[in-house]
Amino acid sequence: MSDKISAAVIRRLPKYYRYLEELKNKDIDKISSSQMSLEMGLNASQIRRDLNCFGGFGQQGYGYSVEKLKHEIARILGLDQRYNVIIIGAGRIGQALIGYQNFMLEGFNVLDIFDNDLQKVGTEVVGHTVQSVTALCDYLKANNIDIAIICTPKEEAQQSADLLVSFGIKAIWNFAPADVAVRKGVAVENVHLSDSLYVLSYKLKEKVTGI
Amino acid sequence: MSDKISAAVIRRLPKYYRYLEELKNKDIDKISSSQMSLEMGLNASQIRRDLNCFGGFGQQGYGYSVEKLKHEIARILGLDQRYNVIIIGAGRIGQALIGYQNFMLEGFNVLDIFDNDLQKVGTEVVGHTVQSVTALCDYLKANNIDIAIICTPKEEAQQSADLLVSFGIKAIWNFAPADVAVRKGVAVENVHLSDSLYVLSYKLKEKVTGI
DNA sequence: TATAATTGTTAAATTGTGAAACAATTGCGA
DNA sequence: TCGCAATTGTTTCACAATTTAACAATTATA
Repeated sequence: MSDKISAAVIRRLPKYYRYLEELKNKDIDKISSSQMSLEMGLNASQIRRDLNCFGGFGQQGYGYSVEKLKHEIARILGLDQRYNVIIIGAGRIGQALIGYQNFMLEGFNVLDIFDNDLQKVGTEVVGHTVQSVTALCDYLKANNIDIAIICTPKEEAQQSADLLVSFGIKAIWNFAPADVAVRKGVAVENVHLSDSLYVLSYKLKEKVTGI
Repeated sequence: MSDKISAAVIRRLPKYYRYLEELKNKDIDKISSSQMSLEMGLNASQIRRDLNCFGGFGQQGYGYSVEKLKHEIARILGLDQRYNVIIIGAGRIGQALIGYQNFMLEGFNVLDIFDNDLQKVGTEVVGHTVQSVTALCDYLKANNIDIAIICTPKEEAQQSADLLVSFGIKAIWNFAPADVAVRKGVAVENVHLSDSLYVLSYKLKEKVTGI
């Protein structure tokens, strides 16, 4: 069963999860792959195969229990537990993320925010006092942090990542517009907002000039 | 030449662009596909093939001119012009984006921000007065807006998109955690930050439990 | 119990990638 | 100027990954 799961499958799991949450909110408690296919715009076979990578969650002749499937996907994604999170970089993105209540609701506790700009250190941001990155080492020894979010300028992203990894951080969510590389054994997600904007720009041009 | 370019190629263009910008900052003005291959971790053949989708930008026996290639990719992505942008939703994400100077530098002029919460309308956000969405129709008639960024809660995302499209908007950058669907002829990029966070959570679990 | 529905699973088709090869072109040093 | 080395543009092939189709197995339900 546990052959390496492809990245494409993993990337679809959050979509399934979101969709199932919607269904749950609508008090629907049973769903078939063909119905999901219609509403999500994915192929029904693909959905069944994706889900089957992790085990047989459905019931032949019946479909999938919304509640059960949502629960299973949450477990697979690791959303059945809480995470302690810190933010590096108290710029606009960092400030936006520290105040984003949804993460908190979903099990990601954003605890503290750090910056290397002494002008920002000590100031208040959405109820959190900005701390100095020089205090990071001691902080990480004293607190059990699971995830660090990098919101620095791109020039500082890699060195921030190196620092965090050297202090034992195992997961990095990177918002700086530069890929950060880390050793095997550390998880990274590079967000790259500007890449997404560029692709939108391309698509717009494509639409306007006509395919 | 203009066979349909695959999405995989398009998604790599911003990465080439970023890399070329780095080279330019280092005052490097010539680059070969094999060198790019080493530093970007892509196959050299693939790089040459990708670039060749859009025309022959290199010079045999020499390589690619950094300046020229960067310029060409910018043109392909539509970054050789300026765009007028508005933001719908003055929550944390919306506020972060309106103040994000990088976009401005890259040709995306974020002009105004709208919200349907009357408590927010009229308040000041990073030098912009929050306007009411009820004023959107007149605003869009009076101003030539290229791109709208949706930063509303997920429940309002689709109706915001519908409204924008009905007023003639041709490109939507969606930050709400729900896919928005639009008619053919309108470009959409769904960002889905939480999806990315979930994938990070999955990767972390994978690392910790050991693959 | 028969039938319709639906999954789990296998097979086929499609797409994307990696690697090699090579002619064409150019830079550059002798 | 000439010839060699470098490098692209382009093709081909093989292979890996992904998607789609097909269908047997199973279950719900009337």
